[in-house]
Amino acid sequence: MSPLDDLLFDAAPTPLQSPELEAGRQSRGFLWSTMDEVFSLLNIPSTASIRSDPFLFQNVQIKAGQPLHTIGQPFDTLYLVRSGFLKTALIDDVGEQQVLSFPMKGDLLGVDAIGSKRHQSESVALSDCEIILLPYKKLTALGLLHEGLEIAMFETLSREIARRGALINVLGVLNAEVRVARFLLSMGSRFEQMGYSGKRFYLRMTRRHIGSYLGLTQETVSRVMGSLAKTGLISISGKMVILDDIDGLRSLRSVKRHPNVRRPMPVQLALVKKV
Amino acid sequence: MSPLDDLLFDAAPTPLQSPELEAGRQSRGFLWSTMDEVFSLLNIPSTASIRSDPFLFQNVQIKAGQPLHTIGQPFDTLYLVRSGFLKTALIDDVGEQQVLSFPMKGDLLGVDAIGSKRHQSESVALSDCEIILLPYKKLTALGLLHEGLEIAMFETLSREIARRGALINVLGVLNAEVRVARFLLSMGSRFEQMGYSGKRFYLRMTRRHIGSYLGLTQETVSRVMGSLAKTGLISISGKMVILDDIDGLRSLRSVKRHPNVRRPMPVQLALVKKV
DNA sequence: CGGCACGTTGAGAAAATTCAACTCACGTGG
DNA sequence: CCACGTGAGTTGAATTTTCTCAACGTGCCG
Repeated sequence: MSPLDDLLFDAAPTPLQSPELEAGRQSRGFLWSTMDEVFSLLNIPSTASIRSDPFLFQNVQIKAGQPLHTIGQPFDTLYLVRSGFLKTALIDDVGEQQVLSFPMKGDLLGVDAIGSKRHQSESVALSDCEIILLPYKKLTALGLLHEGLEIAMFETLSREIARRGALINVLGVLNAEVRVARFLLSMGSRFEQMGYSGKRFYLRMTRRHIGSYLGLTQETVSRVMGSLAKTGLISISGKMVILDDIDGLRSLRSVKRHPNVRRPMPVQLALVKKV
Repeated sequence: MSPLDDLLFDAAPTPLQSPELEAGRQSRGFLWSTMDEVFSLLNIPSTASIRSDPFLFQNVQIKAGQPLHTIGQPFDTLYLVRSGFLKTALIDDVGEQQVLSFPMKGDLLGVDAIGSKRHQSESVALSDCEIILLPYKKLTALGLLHEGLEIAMFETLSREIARRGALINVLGVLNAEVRVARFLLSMGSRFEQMGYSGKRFYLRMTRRHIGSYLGLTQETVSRVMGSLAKTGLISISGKMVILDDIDGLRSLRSVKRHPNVRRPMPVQLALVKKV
């Protein structure tokens, strides 16, 4: 991990404004996050009552390569990324890995364990990370107090469902070239959303991780990235990627398969307005 | 759709016990469901206050082939399957379909729209269905009143996330034979959980639907099912399937690919017990 | 310096798709 | 009542895509 990368991508989050918060963050030798900071990371509109809430969430710091949780581990807390990059993956009985996501700042981890009370996946840091611990019991209790939090949790889980649906679609219908192109585009827009360049960025994950995420081998990922570079759509140098022709990447399509099926008409359901 | 299928799979749900509920279900020419019935379908332990809650959720009935909602449609209600079979799917710009799930009794539909307020997928009935409408606003309001409902919603969404993760894994690492075998096994256990036979069941969906769900063509699905039948693991006659050797199906594995990677040790995070 | 993970590239093999043909069941309309 | 069209399912043959296996270069870290 070069100093450049750290400069570009692992810079500490914006310093907190008020001195008492900063003090709060470091009490007892640990870092802490206020409700307000958590709400801000989760993109929930804050309120006065939130900003004045004295409750603090504990942070942990993990080094690159360290797991945050493993498969089968009992679940009792969710994790919110404050800084850094991770991967989440399923591991099957023969040790084969299926990467499910590459979480970064603001992403919530461990959500697939709420239903079963055991983690269904593992999360591993790809760089040094700061993680906010959100005890699940505490969160549901808070959800009953703050409608905003309850709704934001529903929305976060729903978006994760939609994201996985989109990934299923990628794995189900796209060929290798389009999978890689879509992956690079999505990484670009995520970096852009975090305030970095969406055209030129540093991939934290290996080709093998990308391949696992996209249902391809590392060799195929390497070959496709090479061919995208040869056609001028991107430039690559190891993990550094430049998207030279974003529209070109977007316009890539798998070769047409079967003829379209006729879609049935949508039907207006009989709705009763008032109960 | 033969009379046999209807007998086996589309039988009306258990009649409600109390006459006033039955009366309530049919008021104003529509069918209605009590809070208690909704809780029961969602597998939430009921309470006295739930059982006495007079609130009723409207039902709709849709015929086989009819869509319940389409992609892009504004979201304001979730759907709970009371009876029948459906498919949910993404449709891309060239009309290609990606089946995401085959919901049946007790399954919640439309959850991928909560985050974006627009439906990300479409749901289409594969048989005549009874669907309970759950207005989202109403649900979040109720969630603030009943902790059980809030938690059950989180758990339902979480399980859907985990289910999609498992499907991503199937699409990412398994070959066609294992995909089909896993699919049949999962259909079997779902039928079993609903009280039907888990060994002998009728598939409502076409080979093309299965192929779309598994990221395969209908021809490949057909060939694999044929070969599973030839090796004696299953028997098929059109959409009727008998799982003759469940352990045999379970033991199928994709051919090994790359050597295992060494896993890092899980690390005990430094936790502060008391805030 | 050596070991090792990462990345790339080539050649051959395997898996799944594509295209095509054919059957079957079903419903519609003449 | 039958002809017809349509969607579903199956099967075969050729093609394409991706994987597998292998070799090799690079950079990093102990």
